[in-house]
Amino acid sequence: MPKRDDEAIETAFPDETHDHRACVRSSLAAAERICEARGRRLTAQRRQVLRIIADSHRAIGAYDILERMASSGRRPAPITVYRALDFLMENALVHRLASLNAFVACRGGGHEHGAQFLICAECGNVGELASDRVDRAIDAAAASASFRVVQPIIEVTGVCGDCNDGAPAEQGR
Amino acid sequence: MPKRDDEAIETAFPDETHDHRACVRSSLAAAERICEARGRRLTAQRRQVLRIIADSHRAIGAYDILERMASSGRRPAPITVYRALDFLMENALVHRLASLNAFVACRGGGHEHGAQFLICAECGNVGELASDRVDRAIDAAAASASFRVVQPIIEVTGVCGDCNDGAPAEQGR
DNA sequence: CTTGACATGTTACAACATAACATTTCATAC
DNA sequence: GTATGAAATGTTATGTTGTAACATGTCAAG
Repeated sequence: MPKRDDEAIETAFPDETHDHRACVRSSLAAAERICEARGRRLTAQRRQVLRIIADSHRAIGAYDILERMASSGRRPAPITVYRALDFLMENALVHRLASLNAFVACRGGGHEHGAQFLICAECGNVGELASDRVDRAIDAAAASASFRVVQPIIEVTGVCGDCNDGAPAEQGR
Repeated sequence: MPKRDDEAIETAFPDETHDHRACVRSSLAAAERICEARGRRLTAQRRQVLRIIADSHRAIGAYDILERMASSGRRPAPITVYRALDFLMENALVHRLASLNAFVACRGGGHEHGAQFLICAECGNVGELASDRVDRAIDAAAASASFRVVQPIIEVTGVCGDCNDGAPAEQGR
């Protein structure tokens, strides 16, 4: 019996039809839960930043977050946004995409493990995977070069299923 | 008979003992060859930028390249460096590491294919791999999310063999 | 020796990110 | 309730990375 590659994909690309309200709620709920568990404070400001990021499945830049905060109250300094982002990243509530200098909400429930990101060049939506097979392939490749992995960054640009189907190219949810 | 994973690793981590002079020469020679073949002009300025990048196996930032140019003649404007970098990247002579905002010389001979980068957090040296197994794992993961891959970015931070052996932590060659 | 494409120069600015220090907030111990 | 200390936020300034727009120079082909 052939050994099956256990593709442990926890989440994938956001689907056209998913209930996005629930999606945002669950991001915020997970944040509450994780901060509670770790004794960290999810302040109003941090929650606001997370909400803005989770509001779409696209990656959003720090200064765009800042603009959105400005339009619903007073305009914070850039450092304020970056501090909130640092906090959210420390607690694995958001991820930074190095190839875009931008941020997405974590869709994996605050796990520490690395993830792989699929970035649609058409609609801008970002999917998050956690493929064991990819992780193992990278570990093996690194090992063969006597390299000890600390943190792999995997960001795949391409075109998502919806956009491939002649579909949206509308900016994502 | 089990199908073997053919690890097609073309190059790996730069070795402590390798002949770096030859290494630089071969980068420049490859550049000459490729530009010749493609009818592109490897001007003095572009060659200088490539030489500066190939001078070490660490990633170097655009403004550091600029400083090195300044110290051997007059100081060009940033755009000049970025133009040279754009040219070199178009021709796969250098790679940009998104996680560092910095550039390394390509050690794979101007191939178009993607690559995986191993970035040592101790010595700063960068290794370049081309693992089919990694490529295939990513293709498979993407396919399972109905995602068509255009360009994967894989940048693995960690610790190289030399540094792991209680060795250098000297800044790399 | 012209001409046109490519390369470079010049100036200014946009976008992303952090340093350093002052002040406020909030849970806890008293 | 209030003192207290750690964590969070505010304020000001600056550092780092990257590009836009337009002018000028260079070089090979005709």
